[in-house]
Amino acid sequence: MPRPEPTPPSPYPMPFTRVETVTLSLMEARLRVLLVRRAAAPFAETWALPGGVLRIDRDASLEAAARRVLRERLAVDAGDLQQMETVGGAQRDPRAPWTLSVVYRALVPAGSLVPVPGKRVREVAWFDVDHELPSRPLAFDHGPLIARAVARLRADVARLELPLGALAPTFTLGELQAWCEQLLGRNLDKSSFRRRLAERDLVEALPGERREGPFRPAQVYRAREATPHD
Amino acid sequence: MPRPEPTPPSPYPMPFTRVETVTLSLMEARLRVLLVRRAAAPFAETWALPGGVLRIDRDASLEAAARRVLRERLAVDAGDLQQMETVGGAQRDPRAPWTLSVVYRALVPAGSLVPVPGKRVREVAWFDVDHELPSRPLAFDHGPLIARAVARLRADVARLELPLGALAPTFTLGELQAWCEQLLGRNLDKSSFRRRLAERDLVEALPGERREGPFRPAQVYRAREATPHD
DNA sequence: TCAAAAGTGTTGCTTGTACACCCATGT
DNA sequence: ACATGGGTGTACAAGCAACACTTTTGA
Repeated sequence: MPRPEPTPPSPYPMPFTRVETVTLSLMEARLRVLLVRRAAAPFAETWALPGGVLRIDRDASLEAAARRVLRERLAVDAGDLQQMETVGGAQRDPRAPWTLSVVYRALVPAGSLVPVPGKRVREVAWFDVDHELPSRPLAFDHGPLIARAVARLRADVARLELPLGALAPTFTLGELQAWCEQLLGRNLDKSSFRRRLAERDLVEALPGERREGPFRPAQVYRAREATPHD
Repeated sequence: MPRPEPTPPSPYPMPFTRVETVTLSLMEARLRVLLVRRAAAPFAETWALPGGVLRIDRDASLEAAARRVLRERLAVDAGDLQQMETVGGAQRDPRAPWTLSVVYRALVPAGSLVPVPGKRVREVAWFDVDHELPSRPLAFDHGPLIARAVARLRADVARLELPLGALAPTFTLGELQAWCEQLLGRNLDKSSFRRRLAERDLVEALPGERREGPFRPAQVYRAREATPHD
């Protein structure tokens, strides 16, 4: 009796369902977002977020769909992937009568990704979130989506809820602090920063040291996994 | 050339797309969630969140869809409505090969809603989130969805990001404090509470006063709209 | 005059910041 | 030795909680 495709549970048409990724990285001391220039209408030649159609035959979950989009279109494994919001409406995309987009924020380490144009993409580039984006028109409603993802990232870092997956697997505390300072756009106090890290058990020291120049080598740390509370 | 129904923009099947609402209210000093008892399979006779199918012909946006669901199924206007998260997967609902649910949190003032069973619903009732829910099996993956919505509400109130739409339009500070105390499950200090409210310009005094018993009447307040910053 | 709740001031703790100071290392 | 960044201790300020206190009302 059951058919290979189950009976649709409702007679109503379903929305065109997509996943968009706000891919951020800290490059050359600037927070940048990865955008693709569209090859075809609508919004041909306009910069847009990389995204893709949800494939219910291939994606086990929404997060898996976001990972697939990043892998297929950008050949990158997102270190930190977080769902931001979901938007939907009739006017969002002229290709469909109603379009729903689940928006994910992806953070990748600097240099982990060489942007290469793929299908339906003319060009791929990183844009300075603070200095290049505001003056640039973006496709669809992608401008506000980026703004909200950036604001949330900065709020997270200010609270020291650090998306540590976006860093190299090991790092020194100086590197971590510089990373936070560049994101927030202001300097942090070294002593306070380290005490707050210690209180929260966010990082743990590793045996090794690292030498960067003609001065004292730094302790190497890594992100601490789930807090064991032992 | 264009047909009434635009051409589907992709050949891929789209997910069964729904909106679920975690409707919370403070009743008899307890935080309660509104659940419906399902009349039909799957999960017949089991309690579930009220939800409905996204209707792209009638819903202008996802939030509008959530408002429609609340209006149609519960005859209530949500004072405060906030998107929580979106979940999706193949195993979530046996009726469809892949189901996506956008979850909203709705807060309604106590007594603003007389629960009446509707179509496909055998019964409607409020459940104490802390004492009744944990021992009760829920349909689908609705248990964790409620838990996350409740946790976020409590975190919001602890930070004094108050969903003031969930209260009566005017209130005294004593009522507001009692409301927060019942949500958080602990007592707050009156002086600190009022100073924090004042610093944030969350409320403003109205001309009237209110008498509740044989003692000093209280100043009446209302929620302050967008901060004018004048 | 008393009870009950409104409303306010004062003290002290907790948390984060600012700043100063040693430590280790290669040139 | 010294410049440079790693690492640590101490003093100060802001924000919040605990507590005490005064005020206003009807009974």
